Amino acid sequence: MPSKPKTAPSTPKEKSDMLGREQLERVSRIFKAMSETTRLLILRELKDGPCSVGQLVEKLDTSQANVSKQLKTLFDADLLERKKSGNQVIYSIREVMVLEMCRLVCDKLNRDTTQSENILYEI
Amino acid sequence: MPSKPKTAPSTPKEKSDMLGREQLERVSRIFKAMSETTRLLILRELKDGPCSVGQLVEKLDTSQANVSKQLKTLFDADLLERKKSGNQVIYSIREVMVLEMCRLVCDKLNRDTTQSENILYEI
DNA sequence: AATAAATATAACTATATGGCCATATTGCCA
DNA sequence: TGGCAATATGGCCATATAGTTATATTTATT
Repeated sequence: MPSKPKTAPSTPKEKSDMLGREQLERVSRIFKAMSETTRLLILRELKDGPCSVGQLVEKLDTSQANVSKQLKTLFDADLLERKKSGNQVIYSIREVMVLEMCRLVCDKLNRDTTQSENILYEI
Repeated sequence: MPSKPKTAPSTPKEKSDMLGREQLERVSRIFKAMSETTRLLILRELKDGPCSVGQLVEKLDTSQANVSKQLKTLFDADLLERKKSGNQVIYSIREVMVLEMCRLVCDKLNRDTTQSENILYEI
C-alpha cells in the first residue's frame, strides 16, 4: 500500500485556516494596494481614463520614480492594466471592482458626514 | 478692520486636492484597516456574530495583546462596535460595508481562479 | 551611432506598524 | 479590601514601505 506520507499533519484545518495563508494574503494585498493616499490619487486620475506615467507625474505632485513605484504596486495587485505606446507606458484600471470599493467607502464616509461640513467624498 | 490673516493661500485647490489630505486619509485608513491578515481573520470571526476579546484570542492563534491592538485599529477606523458586558468587551461589525468589500475582493479572486485550483475565496 | 525623452530600478533614509512581553487598568466577587 | 479575570497599554524589536536621488533601461529621432 503506497504509504501516503503521514509526515506533518501540517495545518490542522482549523476554522481560521479555511483560507490558506497564501490566499488570505492575496486578499490582503488588494486592500493594501488601495490603502495609501498617493495610490488613491493615481486611481482617481485613472478613473477618468488611461494615463501615461508622465501625465500622472504632472498631476500628482510627487517624483516620477515614486509614481512608477506606486504604479507597480497597483499593477502587481492586479488592479491595473499596462500597455506600451511608443515611448510611453499607458496605465488603466483593470478591475471595475476598484471603483466599486471606492464607492462603498466614500458612501460610508458621506453618510457619517454632517451637511454642515460640506464635504463630498468621491474618488 | 480685523485683518483676516492673509497667511498662506494654503492649498491652491488643484484637482488632485479636491479631497483634502485629511479626507483622503480617512479613506485610506479604512482600506488600511482591512489590509492585514490578522484583522481579516478577526472580521471573518465577527461576521458570524459579536465576540468577546477572549473568544477571538481562542480562535485566532495570536496573543491577547495583539488581538486587542488589532481590534483597536478596526475600531478606530470606525468599522467595529464595542460594548462592555460585565467583565468583558464585546466587539461586532458596525459597517455592512465591511462585508460588501470582502465580497467584492473575494468575487474578483474567485473569477481569477481556475476551477482546478479548487479554492473558494470567502471571508 | 549619438542624443534625448520616458520609464523603471537600485540604494538609501525615515517612518510606521505587527507582534511579543510585561504591566496597567477595569470590573467582579469573596 | 483583597484577589482574580478580562482587557488595554507601553516599551521593545524586526520588518515593511513611502519617498528621495541617482542611475539604468528602453524607444524614438536625427
